[in-house]
Amino acid sequence: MAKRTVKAAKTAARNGRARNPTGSGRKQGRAIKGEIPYSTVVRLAQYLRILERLQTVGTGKISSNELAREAKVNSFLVRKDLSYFGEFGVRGVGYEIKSLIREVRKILGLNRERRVVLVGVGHLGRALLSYKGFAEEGFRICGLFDSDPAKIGTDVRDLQVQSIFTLEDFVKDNGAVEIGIIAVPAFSAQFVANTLVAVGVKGLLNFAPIPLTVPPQVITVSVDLTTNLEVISYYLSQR
Amino acid sequence: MAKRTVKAAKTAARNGRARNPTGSGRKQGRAIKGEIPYSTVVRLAQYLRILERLQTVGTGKISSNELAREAKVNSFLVRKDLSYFGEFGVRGVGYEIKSLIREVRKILGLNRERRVVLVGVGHLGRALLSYKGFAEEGFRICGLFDSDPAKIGTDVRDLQVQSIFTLEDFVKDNGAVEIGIIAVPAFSAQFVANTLVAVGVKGLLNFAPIPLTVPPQVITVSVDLTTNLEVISYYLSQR
DNA sequence: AATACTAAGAGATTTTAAACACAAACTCAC
DNA sequence: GTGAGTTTGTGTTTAAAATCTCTTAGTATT
Repeated sequence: MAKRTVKAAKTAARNGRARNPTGSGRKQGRAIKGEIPYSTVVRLAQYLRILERLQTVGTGKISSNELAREAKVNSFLVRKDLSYFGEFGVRGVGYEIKSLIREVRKILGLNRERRVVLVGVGHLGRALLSYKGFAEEGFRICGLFDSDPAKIGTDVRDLQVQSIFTLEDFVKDNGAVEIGIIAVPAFSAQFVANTLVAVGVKGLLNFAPIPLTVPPQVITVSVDLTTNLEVISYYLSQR
Repeated sequence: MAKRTVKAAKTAARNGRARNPTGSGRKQGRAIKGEIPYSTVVRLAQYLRILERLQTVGTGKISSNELAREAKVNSFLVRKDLSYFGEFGVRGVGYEIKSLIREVRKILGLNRERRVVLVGVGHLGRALLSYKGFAEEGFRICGLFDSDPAKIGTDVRDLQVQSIFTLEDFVKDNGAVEIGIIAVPAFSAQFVANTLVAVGVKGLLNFAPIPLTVPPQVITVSVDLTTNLEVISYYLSQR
C-alpha cells in the first residue's frame, strides 16, 4: 500500500503520489484508484461521533437524511460512504443506530485498544493527555516522552515522563506501540518522527508545523494550528 | 459569498453547498466555481511556514522545485497555487524568499493584527493560549471566556477569565473581535458559536467534536482531534 | 393481498482539483 | 549581442470525488 501522508491543515490529507491535504484539513485528501476516498474515512469518524451522541436520546433508528442533516453533508454522500463497506441499512426504514455504530467502529478499527505514546509534554501535550475523547474511543496513552531534563522523571497524570532516548527500551519492556503523538517544536519533530518509526510505530499524529518525511508504510496526519487560523484570516480578508 | 464551513478533520474543509472537509481540514475542501480552491489556501499557509523557516538559513532565493520538496507537493502545484494571485517569481531564477513571504502574508490577510477571543479555559484552551505560533502571525488573544464560576475572575496569563454572558459588553468596551476559538465541550459548542456570531465574530476555530451551524458569512474551521486519531486507526487496520 | 410510500444502494454525470506539457521570459556565458 | 540553459506561468488533460437519478427492496395501510 502506498505511502500516506495526510495533512489536516487543517488538517488536510494527502497520500503517496503527492496528492492533497485538507485538510485538516481539508485537506484534503484523494484516494488512489480503487481505494476508499480519504474524505470518506474522515466523514465516517464524524458520523460515528454523531451516532454516539444520538444513541442516548433518539429512537433506535436513523435515516441517511437525518444523519446527513446532523453531519451537514447531503444524504447521497452518507449512503455512498457507507456503501463502500457493505449494506448496513434497511430500505424503506433506515439504519439501526446501535448496529451502525458497531459497524463503523469496526470499519475504523476501533474494536480494540490502541497503544499510543505522547512525545512532547508541553502545554499542548498535557492538554492532549487529559483529552477525554481519546480514551473514550480506545486510544490509550501509555507513555510520555520529552527531551527537557527538568521534565524527565516527573509524573504527569499517573505517567512518568521519560527521555526520548529510552523509547526503544520502553517498547521492549512494555510491548509494541501503534501510534505516536508528536507535540514538540518544529525543529525536533523530524527527529522524533524518525525515532518513533525506528521502534515500529506505524501511525503519527503530528502537531508540529512542518511536513514530516516518513516511510511509505507509516500513516501521518498533521494538525497545524496556525495554518488553520491563517485560513480563517484569508477568508476574513475576502470581502 | 457563500457560507463556508470548513472541517479540518481533520481537518478537512467544506463550503456552503455542502461541500467537503479537509480537513482537515482532511480535508479535504472544494472551491466554488471560479474561486480559489480551499486546498490552495491551506497550502499557501504551509508554504509561508516553510519560507519563514528558510529565510533565516538559506540564500535569498528559492525555486518552485525547492519549495515543493519542502512542502512535499510537486512543483506544478506550487506555481499554480501562487499564480492564482499574481506573478511573484522571475523566470529562469525563482522566487525571492523575502518578497514572497510578504506577498503570501498579504494574500492570507496577515499584514495586520487580528483580535481573537478564546472560549473555554480548560486544558486545551490554556494550551492554545500559550501557543507561540498564534502571536507570531499576528493573532492576538485579547479575551478569555468560560462558563465555570470557579474559573471566572481568575487570571490566566495576564488575562482575566470572564463569563460568556459578558461577551457583548466586552466587545462594546474593547472593540470588535474577528475570530473566536471554541474550546468547550460538544454540548455547549453551538451555544458558544451563536453567542460569538451574535456579537459580530466572523471567523470560528472550533475544537468541539460537533459540526456547527452558522450564518453564511461566518467562516468556520473545525479541528476534531479524535477524528484524526480514528483516521489513523482506519489506515492501521488496512493491512 | 395489493398498492402507496419510504428510503437504501448503485450507476451515470458533473464538477473540481491535481498533473502535465509547453511557451514565455529571464540569466549567464562567450 | 546571441544562444544555451533555467525556471516561471498557464492552457490542457486526466482523474477523482461529489452530486444526482433511478432502481430495488422493504413497510404500512386499507
